[in-house]
Amino acid sequence: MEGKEEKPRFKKGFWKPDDDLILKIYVETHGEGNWTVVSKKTGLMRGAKSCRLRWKNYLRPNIKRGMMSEDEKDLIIRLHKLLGNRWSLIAGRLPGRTDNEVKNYWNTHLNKRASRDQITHLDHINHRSHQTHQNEPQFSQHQDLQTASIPQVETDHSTVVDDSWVQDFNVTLPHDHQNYPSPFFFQNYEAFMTPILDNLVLFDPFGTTSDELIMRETIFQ
DNA sequence: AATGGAGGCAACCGCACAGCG
DNA sequence: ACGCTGTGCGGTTGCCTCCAT
Repeated sequence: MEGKEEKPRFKKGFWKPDDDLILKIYVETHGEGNWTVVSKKTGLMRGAKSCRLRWKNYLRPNIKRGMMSEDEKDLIIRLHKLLGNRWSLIAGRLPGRTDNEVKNYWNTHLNKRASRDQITHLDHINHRSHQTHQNEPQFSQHQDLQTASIPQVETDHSTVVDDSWVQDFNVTLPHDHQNYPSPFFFQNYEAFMTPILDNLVLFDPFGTTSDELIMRETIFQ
């Protein structure tokens, strides 16, 4: 094509130590952001996204690498129960860990472990719910929040939500909460749940009971 | 020693969204 | 209102290593 500027061909694949050094020095000198400029000025022949990712996941200061501690593993499992595949949120609660690292770790290590536990626990839940909630839609902790089928707002408010996921997080619901309309009867489910989840994420892993208050106030007011 | 499969992980891809002109 | 650019995010790919045969 005449007069059309040819797009630069970027390198792909693994980063070499030299490339890392160049990027590191550049970002430390000029600061983060504007990755298109970084890509051009460094002469690395890497795309802006590639530079950003490399910095964010590998070169940034305070990146913690290596084995996950038992505490971290436990936290990831608990947060994943709450948040689903929201890796950036989960990683945000793990100092020094990146979303990519958490995601990889989940997919390779914890996913299997969690699904193994899930099978055992689901048997228990299925048994119980069969006895008590026949023909009712279920929202268990074992469904990802993202993929769980959320009941739409309809005139029928008689649906009872399986609150077992809440019980697992030491959150006490009001004794008569079964009489309340389901907390999940919201069109904008995400917007409604996010602040609640955030509070749970903040407090629950550290064993406080603040979440109890928050849940009550937020949902049942 | 050769090889093939599985697991782990870094990096890429595609999409969504926000900010700006 | 619209298009462009930059950034963030989750899903996926593909390379490398290890281990069993």
